[in-house]
Amino acid sequence: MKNDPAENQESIKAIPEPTLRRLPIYYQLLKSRLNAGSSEISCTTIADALHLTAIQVRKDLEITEASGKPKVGYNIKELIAAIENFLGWNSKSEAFLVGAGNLGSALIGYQGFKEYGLMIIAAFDNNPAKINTSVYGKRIFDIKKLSDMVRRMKVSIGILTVPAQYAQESANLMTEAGIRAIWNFSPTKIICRPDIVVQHENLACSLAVLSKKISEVAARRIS
Amino acid sequence: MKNDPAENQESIKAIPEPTLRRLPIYYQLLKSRLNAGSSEISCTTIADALHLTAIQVRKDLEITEASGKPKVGYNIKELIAAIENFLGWNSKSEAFLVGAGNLGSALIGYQGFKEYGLMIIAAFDNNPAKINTSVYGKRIFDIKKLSDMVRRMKVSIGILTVPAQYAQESANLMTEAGIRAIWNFSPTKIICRPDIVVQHENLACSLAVLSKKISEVAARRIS
DNA sequence: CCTTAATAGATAAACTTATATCTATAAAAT
DNA sequence: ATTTTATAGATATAAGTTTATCTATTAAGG
Repeated sequence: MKNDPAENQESIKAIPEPTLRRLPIYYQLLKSRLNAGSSEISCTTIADALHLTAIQVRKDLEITEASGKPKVGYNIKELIAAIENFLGWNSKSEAFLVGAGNLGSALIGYQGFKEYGLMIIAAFDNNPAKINTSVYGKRIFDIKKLSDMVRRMKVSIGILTVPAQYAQESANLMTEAGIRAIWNFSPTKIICRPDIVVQHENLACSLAVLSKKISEVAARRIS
Repeated sequence: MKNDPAENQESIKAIPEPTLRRLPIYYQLLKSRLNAGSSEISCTTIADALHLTAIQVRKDLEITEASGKPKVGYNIKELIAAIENFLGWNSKSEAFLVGAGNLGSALIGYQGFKEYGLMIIAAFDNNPAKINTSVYGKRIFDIKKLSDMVRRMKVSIGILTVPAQYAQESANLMTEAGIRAIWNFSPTKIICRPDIVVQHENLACSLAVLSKKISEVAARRIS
């Protein structure tokens, strides 16, 4: 059951997350090389630029089903298209954002997302001072309207940027309304039904890793 | 050399990153339970709240050297202090931020960091329209002044929130000035000397993971 | 036509992380 | 005071994932 290559129950061969996380890095490099006038690139070149090994790069790119030519490498445009296709970045996705605070507003204004096919089309908040105002051209609605609008506009992605104490209830509101995936930037874990995709983006967690790295390096300097 | 427990070269027994990333989650939960009036908490309770196993929670908390009592659990205040101490969050760290765009401004205004001992004391930009203005009470300086100020104020942490094409040169500027750790929010990888701590916080990478999860779930629904 | 260099595919090794088991301890209940 | 029970603490096992190695193949260049 383990080594059986014909596990046709899903045929989706779990993609390693580290690979997934490297793809956007390749993507960014490819775009920059394309702008610089290149048309082909080899694994070796990519690996050198990113301080990785050529083998790893090749294995990562393998899963996008992109095909390169021996002695030449990959066609950059094709490779970009393969990554976009693999990640689903070639089709547009619409998202609602809940919690129009500092971080929420920044995400609304962040131009980078549309490059990846993600469009934040509206925001929601419970603060009367913010309701019916606009941030970077996006209207902020009363959180009470979320449910209706999710249903009407069939939005399936929710971005959560509320304080910790409101995170779980906001997530519940979203999923009950029909949101299928939550990108959670609040500093707490949220628990959702198993069919809901939840991606945690907790700055405190990253800061913990950074803090520890710093103190380790500091300790090494002393010794 | 591998199984030798007496590898006294560093004695720092590498902390698993997943453990490190869970600590802030525990931390947040503990603070909320403390506010709710509790004074003790057991691994089982923590595990139930966060949908983890008690064994894993206990093992995670072990590395902070916190100590609990059988039949009762951990003293919440002590556990909070142990986590803070372990992560170095009980001492203040000062940071400079480079790139006062949307995301940069949001991070400047984000109140959460000071809870973890991180203080953004100034920001830098190359845009004349922004230089010498203030964001959430923090002055924005000319990027040309970065080097001097890092040296004078002995700031060792830099937060990088510039567009991809400026990321590497900004990082170079930082490290040459004496910055020891970079928290990189730009959508590209930066390459630094081995003694520099770099923590990548690439939203595109996270979005890739989210996108793939969504398409996998979508595929599962069809079948 | 032959050599070179790069990709493709398959297999093997290493590492990390998670889980389970066992013992000791301390508080609560009888 | 003794028994019970739940939890921490420590060690060992297992699982899973990632990375590396090896061989074959293909296209370009001399």
